[in-house]
Amino acid sequence: MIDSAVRAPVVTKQSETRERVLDLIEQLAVGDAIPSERQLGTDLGVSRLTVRAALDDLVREGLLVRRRGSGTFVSEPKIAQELTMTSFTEDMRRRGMVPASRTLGLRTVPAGAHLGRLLKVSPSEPVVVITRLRLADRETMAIETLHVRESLIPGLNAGDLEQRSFYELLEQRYGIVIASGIQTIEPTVTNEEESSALGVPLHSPAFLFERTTQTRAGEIVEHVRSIYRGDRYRLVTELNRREGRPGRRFA
Amino acid sequence: MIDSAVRAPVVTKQSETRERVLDLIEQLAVGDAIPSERQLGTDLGVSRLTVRAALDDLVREGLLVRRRGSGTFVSEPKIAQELTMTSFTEDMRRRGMVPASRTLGLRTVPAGAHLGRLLKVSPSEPVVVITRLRLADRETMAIETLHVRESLIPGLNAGDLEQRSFYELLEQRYGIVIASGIQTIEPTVTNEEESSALGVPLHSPAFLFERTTQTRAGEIVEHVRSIYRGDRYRLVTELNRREGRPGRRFA
DNA sequence: CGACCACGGTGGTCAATACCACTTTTGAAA
DNA sequence: TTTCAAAAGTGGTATTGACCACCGTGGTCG
Repeated sequence: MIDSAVRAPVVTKQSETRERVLDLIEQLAVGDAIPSERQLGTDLGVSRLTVRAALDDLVREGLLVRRRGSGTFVSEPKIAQELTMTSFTEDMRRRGMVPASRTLGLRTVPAGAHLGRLLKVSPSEPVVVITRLRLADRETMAIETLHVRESLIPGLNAGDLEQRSFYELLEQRYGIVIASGIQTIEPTVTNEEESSALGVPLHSPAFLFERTTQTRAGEIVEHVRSIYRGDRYRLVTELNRREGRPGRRFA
Repeated sequence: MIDSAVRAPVVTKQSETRERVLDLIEQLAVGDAIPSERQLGTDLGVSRLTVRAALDDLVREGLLVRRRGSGTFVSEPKIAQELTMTSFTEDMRRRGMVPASRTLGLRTVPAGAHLGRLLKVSPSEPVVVITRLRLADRETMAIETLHVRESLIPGLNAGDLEQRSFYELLEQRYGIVIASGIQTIEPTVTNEEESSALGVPLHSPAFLFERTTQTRAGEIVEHVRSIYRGDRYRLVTELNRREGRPGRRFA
């Protein structure tokens, strides 16, 4: 069989269209209209449905708003950033702050029962525990405790973490790509250790984030426990009433 | 011109399809496959595109997962409920609990500087302040303090709030439809009043939700301040790494 | 001059069709 | 019986064509 150039379309027309529209948006001001769907289709040489699919994405992400009968417009920068951030670094940047990190400790211990269950490894499995102080604009923001199976990151040392993002490190040095995760958020108060590290009074209100992430294949990569200062960190979400469906049936 | 039944399609084929599939899902167990897109199209008498659009919705909401080349399957009940809930009642139901409400107080006071700013009214404007205890499965869950301009809800009394949802009341009696809102979440600890009302120890960790909602026209409707018990209420979010676009450009 | 209405353009929905990449199944060959 | 390659079925993408509801506007009529 001839290897006839039937390569996988790494870039689909849809994603291509998306990129083009993104470029377009960057040149426009908030409130400006983008070309009509039909026009875009003609300009970019794709069908209207493809354009719509691409725009659907951007609308869902809040970059555009559609007004039926009127047009599609560049929207107000979304106030509520998606809660599904990827990393501390990115999160802080989005909040307009300069992120930094200081590694407080790095040691290897057996997973133990609790952590073993979270990471889905045997309790005796060696696990690297990394404690980092997270800074934003040179002020303490959070304490983060990472737990990673040692066999995933052989040879990692504290210096590696100072500059690069941990996720970048995982990807570039170890070829581990985080695909998804689940995170729980609870209110808590700081204990003595956390208070002194963060420089806040004992029993200050704080967020407790617990995150477990995994690769696309479903392998658990890390478990992270973070304490965020309640006086500096705040979650903002936008609420949008779903129209229609005034209440789903439950059995 | 003849009034040829050109009525507005209040239910689109897509939403119709969505409902049918929801019915279908209810009869299946987690992990079961639903009929193929082509099959569904034939069965329901709609095109595959319509089926896909309906399934897109359900996949996005986490009820279904697609496996290319294999089929579409009923997914694990979504662990991460959307953070953008609309009301306490709905939120609790989604968590599988029975919501209830007890009105603790209802009085009218001048808005004052702070509240006036939040509601965008004059500081002397009369504002109704409603305090409610929110229950889930007959246990205290939260304290909620509503602030609404009195002129919006003339004649409202405490009894009105016991059965119906406040939002339903707004819609049905006053014709006010909430369209969007913005909410901030902070960690805090309960004060004496909150502790005794909720039945938790003084200075227990809690979530502080502050929500301001508005109509589609942008008119501020209400400002709500809620204290949620940290030991009973927890936020869970799902993190999904966006593939591609390894970082959007910022100007 | 003002009010009204028809028209063109826009997004919203839908159909029918086609091809691709991937997974599962199947059946023939070893 | 085992192995493995082809076939069948699935979701993923894309095109073309069509009609609808809605919005803004410009022209017309009073």
